[in-house]
Amino acid sequence: MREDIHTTGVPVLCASCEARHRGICGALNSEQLAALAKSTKRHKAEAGKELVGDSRSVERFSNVLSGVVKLTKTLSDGRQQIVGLQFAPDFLGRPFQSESTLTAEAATDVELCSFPRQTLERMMKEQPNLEHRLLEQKLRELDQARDWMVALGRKTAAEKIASFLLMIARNIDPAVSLEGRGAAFDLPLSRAEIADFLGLTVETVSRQITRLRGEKIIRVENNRHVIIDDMSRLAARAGD
Amino acid sequence: MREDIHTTGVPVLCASCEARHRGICGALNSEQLAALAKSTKRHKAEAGKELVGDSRSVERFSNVLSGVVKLTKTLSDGRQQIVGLQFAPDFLGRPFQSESTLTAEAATDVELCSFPRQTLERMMKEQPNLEHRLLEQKLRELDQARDWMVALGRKTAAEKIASFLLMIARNIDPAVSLEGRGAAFDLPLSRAEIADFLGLTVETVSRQITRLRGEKIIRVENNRHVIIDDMSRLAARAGD
DNA sequence: CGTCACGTTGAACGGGATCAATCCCGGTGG
DNA sequence: CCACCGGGATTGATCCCGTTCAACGTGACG
Repeated sequence: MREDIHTTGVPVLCASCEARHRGICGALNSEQLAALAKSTKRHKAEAGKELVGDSRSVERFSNVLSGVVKLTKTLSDGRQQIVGLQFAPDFLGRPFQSESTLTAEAATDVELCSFPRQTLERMMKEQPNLEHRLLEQKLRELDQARDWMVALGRKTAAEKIASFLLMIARNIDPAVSLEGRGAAFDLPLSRAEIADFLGLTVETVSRQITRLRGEKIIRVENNRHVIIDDMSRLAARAGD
Repeated sequence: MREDIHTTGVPVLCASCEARHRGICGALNSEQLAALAKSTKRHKAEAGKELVGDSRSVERFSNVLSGVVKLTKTLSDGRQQIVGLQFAPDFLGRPFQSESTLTAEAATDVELCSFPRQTLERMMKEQPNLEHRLLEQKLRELDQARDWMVALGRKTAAEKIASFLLMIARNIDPAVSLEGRGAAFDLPLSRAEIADFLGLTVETVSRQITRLRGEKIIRVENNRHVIIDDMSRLAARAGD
């Protein structure tokens, strides 16, 4: 399978990179990959590191290679809202706009592959396929954003938590969506971050998780590791 | 100004169409416009008409020429959330996906210019510029969606209403955003729809509007017509 | 050991929801 | 002309979910 992607001439950097088949780099042939790789830099950032600052100019875009990046918006008085989560091999950046309107921060330790904004925008003109991939990625982000708007506006705290756990489970282990079987994973977010994502307070998040634990729907180990014991009952609580 | 758009050979249908300079059709030359115009249909729909049904297949995309379209999502028990509003000359449709995951409905009387999904998707391959326009439109929608996530998750009822009024004012009369001067406009949504947009109840929406009226920040005539008397005080209440 | 960050638990409060009555206004028919 | 109707909007009274404030638990690290 995937014989359409020939690895001859592909930069070593890209050879085993997930962004090359599921991410935007899949739009490029080996020549173009090589050209892009010239100005490309792979690097790690540890949890908590700010990657893109609000209203600061953005000179580089990246692919997320591993870990989770959170996108947040902050009101003047400090209230915060997470408006998106990005998993590998998502593209991180807002093309055609030099100022960022949000903050991107490493939620877990992450690996990134970054390249200059200008390089990407130039390549998009030469290779429409690249712009196509980008469009598809942004359409997915839009779909997700709208799903969360429903959660934020209309779901109860209990439903928000259930939806959140399901969403994480599906992103960590795509098999979950197909089979109704259980799942286990590490939460990429702290309680405070979950609260910022769901428009709740830490206390409410904690109480709702305790509740699900009490009803034997999930188990929690070390605060971060979650095991879903009763997937269908959890899904029933998601509300939609 | 705008001598870059020559009108010779442009289909009559498109000659005075706003979508041709601010909308996606601006990406097309007169030949391509003519080709598209062949399978294009202009029509009106009155307020309340369902344009695109949830989980129904979508065979046509459109440009909004006038009026306002609301995009809604509904939970199984009937709770509803408006996840987007579209004004002229916005593009209406979700490319690369035949099933819609939301409902599009005329909020006011609207005029649309629609064309078959397949035609557009074919043209995008020939004319990358078209895909570029679409990307920009969808990026704008994404930015808006994220702004509203902050409102839904973190703003109080009073702040939500203030932000909503400002947002509508800016969309109806773009001059508002530049100058701080007052504005007057007709609300494109009923109280119930505003509630669905802001994640509130009708009663709360009504009370907050009454409050703003009491504080002489706005005036309201015939329930639908709003005059902003004190723009800066209104902006101060938006919260961000 | 103390400290500090993070999470949990408890008690009281309050903003917005809920339930219910009333108003307002355009339309329709006598 | 007025009487009646129906849908949307407003207003009031009460309730409840999630917040707020506060105390306490737990583990990592000096």
